[in-house]
Amino acid sequence: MSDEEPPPSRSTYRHGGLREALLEAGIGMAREGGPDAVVLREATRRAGVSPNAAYRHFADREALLKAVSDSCLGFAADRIERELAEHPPTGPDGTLTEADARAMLRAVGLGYLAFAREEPGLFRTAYSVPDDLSHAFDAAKAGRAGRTPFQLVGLALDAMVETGAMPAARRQNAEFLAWATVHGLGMLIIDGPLRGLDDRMVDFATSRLLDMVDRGL
Amino acid sequence: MSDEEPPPSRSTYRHGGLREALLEAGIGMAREGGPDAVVLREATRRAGVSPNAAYRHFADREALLKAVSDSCLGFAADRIERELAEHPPTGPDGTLTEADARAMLRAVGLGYLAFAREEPGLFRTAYSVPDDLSHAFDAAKAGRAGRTPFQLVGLALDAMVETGAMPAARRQNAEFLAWATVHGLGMLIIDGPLRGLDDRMVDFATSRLLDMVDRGL
DNA sequence: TGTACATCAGTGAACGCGCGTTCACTGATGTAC
DNA sequence: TGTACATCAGTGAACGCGCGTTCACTGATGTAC
Repeated sequence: MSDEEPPPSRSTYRHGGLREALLEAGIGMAREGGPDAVVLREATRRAGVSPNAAYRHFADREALLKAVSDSCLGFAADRIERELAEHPPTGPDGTLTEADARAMLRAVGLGYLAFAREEPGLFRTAYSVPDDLSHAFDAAKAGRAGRTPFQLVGLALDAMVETGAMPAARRQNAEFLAWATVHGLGMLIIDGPLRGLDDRMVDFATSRLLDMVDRGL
Repeated sequence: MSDEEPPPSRSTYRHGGLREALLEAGIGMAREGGPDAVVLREATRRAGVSPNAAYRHFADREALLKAVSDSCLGFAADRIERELAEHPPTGPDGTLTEADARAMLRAVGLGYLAFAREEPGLFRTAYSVPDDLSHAFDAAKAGRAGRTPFQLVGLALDAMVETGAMPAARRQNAEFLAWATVHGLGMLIIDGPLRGLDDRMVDFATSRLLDMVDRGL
């Protein structure tokens, strides 16, 4: 409720960064309550602006939600990158070993699931707006490093093939399999029947799930 | 829109089966538009009854949605049972072979994903009400054969262990892994970035995913 | 078998709510001359 | 450098909407005597 501050008392008539402020507010609401909590009027309230001002920057509520949703994918990418950064290549001259590739794929899964657990509202919002693969590489969905979650899975899988950790014949569309697996666990944990599980159990299930992917991919 | 019939013109003052009629109406709305489409007033309209009559049978809108959601899990169970029925035991005296066990597990996954594809609205509704494992066996969530989806995965996994298709050491909580995997693909296909995929591609991804589970579990 | 009565599933009208969105407007800003 | 003016980001007020829910009620049904 600390967001319920009095209107930020702009000194200027023009807000200056209203689009960003509304997006920021939308992200805050998504964080607190998922996609349904993203309310256009509330966003303008938080930005200290009249309700209709939003329409200068977003066509309608759906457009705001879409922008928030894309941002959420970017945050997921950031979380994955953080996990990846802990596993730099260990081969000679900074090349990748087979173990590195496996560690990368595992890091992608761990990062994705960490994001789901740490930011369930944002995670749910990321997938609340129907979308398709043709936008899987949109810059709006990328993290600070400029890569989308989908790209990151792909990179890890490429490394698996390059280092011989995975037969090349299985590479095609393997993103779907790896992605579906961790996505499913994420959903079951934050919203579904696996909600009640304590952290230890979730860690255990995560580890076992990533073992399964490693073995089965 | 064929549901928009004129009020069914009850002959009796008492409806007789209003609870069932409201549930049925709720399921219809869920089928058409997922959980958000389950609207209490609309349910009473479809049942040909005044809006507040619903409160004789459900505490509030949430209670209706919960009942609908449970029914959806029952439908999922039915779809899985249908798939399972096509793979009866082939061993001597109706015993299970290792191949049977693998076929069972595969059938569970296929049935689950078939349900997601055939009834996306019901599938989404099944997981729209936060729940936890302690209710995974509730009779309300069971199909006509009296078994819930969670129980069916468990049975298949038990068969895997009994026939030696899977090491017993990996049995514990293996439901989570198998479930998460197909659940994730289901979500990505109906709502997520895999929406655009044509049927052939989805079949292919499904098959590859089940291979992965079979190999990796 | 007939009657009195309690039960409780349904009615009809109304409510407050917050939402998304539209309207006609205002006035600060940056640009052209 | 000064002035006129177009632009367009913001204002203020209002709308219709359908929702969930509550109120005091009615009247068919089943049961006790």
